Amino acid sequence: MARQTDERKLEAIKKATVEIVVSEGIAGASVSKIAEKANVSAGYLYRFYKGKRELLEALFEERFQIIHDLLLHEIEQHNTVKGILSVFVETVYSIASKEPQMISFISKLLSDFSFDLPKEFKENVAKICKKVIEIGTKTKEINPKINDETLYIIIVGGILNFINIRLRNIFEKKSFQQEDIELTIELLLKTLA
Amino acid sequence: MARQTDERKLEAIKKATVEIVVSEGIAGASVSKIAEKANVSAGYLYRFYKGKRELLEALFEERFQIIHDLLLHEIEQHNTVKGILSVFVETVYSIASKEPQMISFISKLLSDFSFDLPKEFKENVAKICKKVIEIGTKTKEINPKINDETLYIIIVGGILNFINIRLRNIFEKKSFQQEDIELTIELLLKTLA
Amino acid sequence: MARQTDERKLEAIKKATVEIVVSEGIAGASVSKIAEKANVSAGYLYRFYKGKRELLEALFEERFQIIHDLLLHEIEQHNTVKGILSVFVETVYSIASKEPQMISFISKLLSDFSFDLPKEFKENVAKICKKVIEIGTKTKEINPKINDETLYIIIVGGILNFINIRLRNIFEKKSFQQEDIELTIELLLKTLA
Amino acid sequence: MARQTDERKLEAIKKATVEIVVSEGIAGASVSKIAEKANVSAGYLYRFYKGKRELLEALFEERFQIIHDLLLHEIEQHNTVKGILSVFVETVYSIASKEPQMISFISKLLSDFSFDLPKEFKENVAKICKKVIEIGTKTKEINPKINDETLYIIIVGGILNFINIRLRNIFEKKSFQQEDIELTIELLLKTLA
DNA sequence: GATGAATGAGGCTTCATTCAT
DNA sequence: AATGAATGAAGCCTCATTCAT
Repeated sequence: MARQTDERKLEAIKKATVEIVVSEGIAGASVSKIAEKANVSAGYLYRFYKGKRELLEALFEERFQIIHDLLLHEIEQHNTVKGILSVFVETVYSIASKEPQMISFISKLLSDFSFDLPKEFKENVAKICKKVIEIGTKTKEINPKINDETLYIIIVGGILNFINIRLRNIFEKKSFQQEDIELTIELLLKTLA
Repeated sequence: MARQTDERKLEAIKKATVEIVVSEGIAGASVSKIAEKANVSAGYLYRFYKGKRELLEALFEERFQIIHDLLLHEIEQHNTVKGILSVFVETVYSIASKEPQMISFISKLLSDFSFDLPKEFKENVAKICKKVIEIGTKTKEINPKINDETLYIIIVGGILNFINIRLRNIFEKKSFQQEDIELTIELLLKTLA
Repeated sequence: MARQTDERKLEAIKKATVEIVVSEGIAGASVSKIAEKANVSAGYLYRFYKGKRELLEALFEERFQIIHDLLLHEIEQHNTVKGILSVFVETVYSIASKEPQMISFISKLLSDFSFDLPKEFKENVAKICKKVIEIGTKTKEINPKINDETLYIIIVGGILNFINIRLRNIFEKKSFQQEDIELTIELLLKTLA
Repeated sequence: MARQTDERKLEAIKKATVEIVVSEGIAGASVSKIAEKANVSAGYLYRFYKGKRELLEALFEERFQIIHDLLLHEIEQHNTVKGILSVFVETVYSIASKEPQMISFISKLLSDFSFDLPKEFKENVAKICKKVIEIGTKTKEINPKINDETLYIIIVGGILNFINIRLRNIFEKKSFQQEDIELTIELLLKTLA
């Protein structure tokens, strides 16, 4: 009958949103800029989201969830913290290499207090942390002083922070190297020990 | 006399700006809200800054500089990394306790790519890092694999990140404790070792 | 067959339009709401009308015409103003009871100056009035001071006004009673006398 | 210090709003049209009203209140319904002559159900009606069959309706004459009797 | 024929900035 | 000097209308 919703259009909107937020900041990410970059009309976006805020929130949760799903997946595959972290860090770096904007996007929204995380999201995070602590306690890879909050800060926050500051170009630009990954894993493990 | 009044009003503007940015986000920080909180007129603000963007940029640099000055000061007073970090972390936590907004303000603006850091600022940062590495190499407190960029990430990024995530309320609220400080110092030293 | 389906759908569109205009106001009556309520697609509506405005105008004239046709019909059946008015008022009230929206719809659009009535419609109105005056003059039921305009105001305007104000809920809600009808007829006759 | 709010600007906005609503209908009264006609900037209007809806509602109540205040004033000055109505009708006609838009504006908004009258406004109306009925009962000018609602419909509704339909240009244009006033008073009194 | 995806003009509203006072 | 009235550009959003399917 009528034209089918082009799934690629929604993807284009999401991609454009991430790019604009990263390059222009949350305040600078206007609906019209996003629509223009996504090659759709300004009003089209409202088919999928009630408003700009909902777009950002939904996208933030969706993207952040990817990180958490990675962690959760590794937790089930490995029984050492080292094993979990190795694959996790590698994967996050690999995402950051392919889509450096994604990490930056997450960091920006995470810094912006006006986006309050939904409760179930917070509970999800707490669950992941507890599991890693459990494993780390068994294998003695994690210092008993480290609680779930600290663990979360060290792992997720640390990686986001690392990539984000790198992207901030305080130092000269260079792409992520294998040595970055190895160093990050080593440092994380050492910090947790 | 007139000068003193000006200074007092300028301080009020700065304070209000930090508070509004923290509570309402960068996008929510309007000139009129800031002016109202600072008890000055909206137009008065333009005596000191060309516009809202300049206000935020200048304030960000000024506040961030405080953190860097602290580090620089400690570097000159101590000749071990542990000594430097101990006083540094303590001081940052003490600032965060008295003015939790300040750290949050810095984090928010640091995340927002739309503010490009001035060159001299970047050079300043690099200088600090080189000095700490120098000391750490002498005292063998710092692993030779850690370069100046990594050091910066671990120290400044780590602390901001810690405080910021805490403020994000992913976990339950609680004020900063002496044990937080000690743990942070311990973890930082271990990470660098 | 196809024709019948078309007719049924057109009726559904008209019914939905009246209902939405009454419940949401002219400004709130969007094509998509109307189409949804009528169980047709938004685009389908354009098979019958050039646009939203034409739909409203055509529907208004059609519905208002019903009122006028009633009057015209009564004029031909009776030779006293009392006879005409009695059946007329009764019928309008009966319409208003079964479809309170219709009267309200007419009132709303009649109030809205942006719909200019077509010339032939105005002439039609004038013709009806002249006929009633003619009869009333013969039977001495109508005061000679009352011209055709005044008559129109008293009869049509009065009834619409009565029903409309009632629906406006300035006073407590109650459905139309037989006593309302009788009182209205009595008052109208007395006013004209 | 700063420029004083020009009270005339607010008046210009109100005047423009009435004019635009009358000439373009409620749906056609856009903020930009109003601002342009009032010779102020589009955003200026929001100094006085939270939004377009508030502007219309406030203006409607304010203008309608004038009508009610007139009635209330006459009630206190006279002790016959004829006395009250004579001055009342004269004044409303005089308003309608000077500002024909005002009556039309009130009628339009009164027809638009989406503007719900505030409770105190309704109570005010009820009070006025009760008083007139009281007087009319004493002087036997008002038929006992007429309750407060009917009275309201006849007096206020009747006058608004008369003027409004006249403005609708169903018949040829002509300004209001003294004979219109006298006829209206006569008809109203007869209707109530 | 009938749909509803997609558009984009135009509406509402905010707010950084200017400038008369 | 200091204000805050006033502007208008730009943002968000709605929705009448078109047209590929």
